[in-house]
Amino acid sequence: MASNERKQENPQAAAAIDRIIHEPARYMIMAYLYVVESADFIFLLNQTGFTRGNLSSHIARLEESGYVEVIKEFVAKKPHTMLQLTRKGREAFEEYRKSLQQMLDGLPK
Amino acid sequence: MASNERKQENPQAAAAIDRIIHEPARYMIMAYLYVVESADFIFLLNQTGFTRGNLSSHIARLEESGYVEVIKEFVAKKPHTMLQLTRKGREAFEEYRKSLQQMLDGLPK
DNA sequence: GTAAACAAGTTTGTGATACAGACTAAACTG
DNA sequence: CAGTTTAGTCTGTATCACAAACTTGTTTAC
Repeated sequence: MASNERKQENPQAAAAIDRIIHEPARYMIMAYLYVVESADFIFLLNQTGFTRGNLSSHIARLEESGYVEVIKEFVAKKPHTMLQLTRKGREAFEEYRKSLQQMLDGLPK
Repeated sequence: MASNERKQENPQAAAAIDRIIHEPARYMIMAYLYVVESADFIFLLNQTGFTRGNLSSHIARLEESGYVEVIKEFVAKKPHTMLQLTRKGREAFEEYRKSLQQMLDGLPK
């Protein structure tokens, strides 16, 4: 254990966190998609209580990150947006939860 | 359980989170203070690897929130800043950890 | 058939925030 | 006393979360 092995103590776990998922709004979205497997814009809107604009931009961010796939189609002549986690998104979500758990386990009591 | 008890499902746990502590940098600071009981600026600087400016502003935020007490004194003629969690800060930290744990427990598997 | 109302999102504007780099003030060094 | 070090603070900037305004198309009212 060389002397330059400094600062690898516990609270450091917090530094390794996926900031995309760390935002509670996005965590909520991903958590729904994680269990539901696929959901539409309106469903998420109702469940989360976000404004449309806010929801829209979080979805855009998740899409850019490659965490969700956005499928747009027309249903009964209206636009309809379906969301689902990508494989990458699912893995990132699991990884994030693992990190958090480690962070929590890091402290005694 | 009235029918208007809607949307109290699990991912909602993410909405109730203390944003002050949710920032990983501040979580790290509070985690150190939680175990160490009291630490100085330089110690935190070394442990966290933050820049002075960044550390300074997070400390300011924690102080405003009433989560840490900042004690400035002169040691060997040099300014010396000691930090310690307030009771409120300690409770908020425990509360935050509890919320996170609930959030994690919220999902199956 | 045109106008008002509605539906489903997207774009834009704003205020807050995280971070780093420049700055400051005091003390020590040669 | 000029320069350097120490210990922080202040300032500038890029990013972000959020809401309000806007867009595109459909349905309803007259």
